[in-house]
Amino acid sequence: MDQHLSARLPFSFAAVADSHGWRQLAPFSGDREDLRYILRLASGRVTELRLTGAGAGVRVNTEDGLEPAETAEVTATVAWMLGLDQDLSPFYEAARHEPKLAAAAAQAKGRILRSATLFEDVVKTILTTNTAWASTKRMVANVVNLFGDPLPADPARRAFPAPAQLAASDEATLRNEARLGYRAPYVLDLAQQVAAGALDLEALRTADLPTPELRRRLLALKGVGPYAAANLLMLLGRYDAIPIDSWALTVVSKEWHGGAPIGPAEVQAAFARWGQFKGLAYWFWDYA
DNA sequence: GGTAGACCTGGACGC
DNA sequence: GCGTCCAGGTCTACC
Repeated sequence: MDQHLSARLPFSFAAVADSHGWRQLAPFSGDREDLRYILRLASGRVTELRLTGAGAGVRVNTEDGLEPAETAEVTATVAWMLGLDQDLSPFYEAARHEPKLAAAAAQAKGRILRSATLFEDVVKTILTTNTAWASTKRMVANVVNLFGDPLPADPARRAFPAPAQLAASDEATLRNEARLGYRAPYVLDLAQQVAAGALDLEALRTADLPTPELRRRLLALKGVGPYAAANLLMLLGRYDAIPIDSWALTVVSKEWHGGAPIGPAEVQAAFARWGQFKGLAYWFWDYA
């Protein structure tokens, strides 16, 4: 199957693919020009999406023979992952007048690559906390390889596990085989709540909730603190949050405080004038 | 409400 | 090769 999906302009496929490190995490593969993702459809079929930029949108290639409902699911999933319908024109208009953001605006940077589900993004975000990026990549790969369904055409490659697949595991396996360490009970608890229907994470993707309430719900998840909640709000398109980690403190200090020790308040203050887009301003700022 | 210490892994470093 | 130290956010207990 081959189809073209249009995006709200301005749009750059490479800019979305490169927006952060997500494309380095399984089941993503490929590069900024030719992005691959192994998707488990609601039908249970596992298929590989091949995504490439195509003018004002994206070309989506999958195996032939998908049912109409499966094709519709692929279309909706890709639109979500790439944020095709997001309107960032107010941000671009403001950024055009800020030298440190002009390049981002000119290159249509602003959309942030998402996984197929919020569940997957919450798990991945938990696995970014309190660890080095190399460890995050290893933990995510372990989770996919241990619990995900294989791609029939290449069984060594797998989809991200569904909540029920992770929920059927146990803390010892997640801790000792997936090497999640103390994060194991957080991921297991999340998967069990979603699998049991006690937590409808995916509903938060379209929930018409004020950002503070959405943040409160994310913070209620075990393993999700201020940094993780802000990162997830960004992924949900709520750009009035700044995910403040040690890197943020470092770059903001170098940019405005001469490298002196600072705290989260200084990071917030540095981008306060960007209001509903301060997360994007922080993310795409051209740091010295 | 604020703070200290524990949590866990893997890489860097010294011996 | 082995042991130690450290970085990286969140949770819990305590004040």
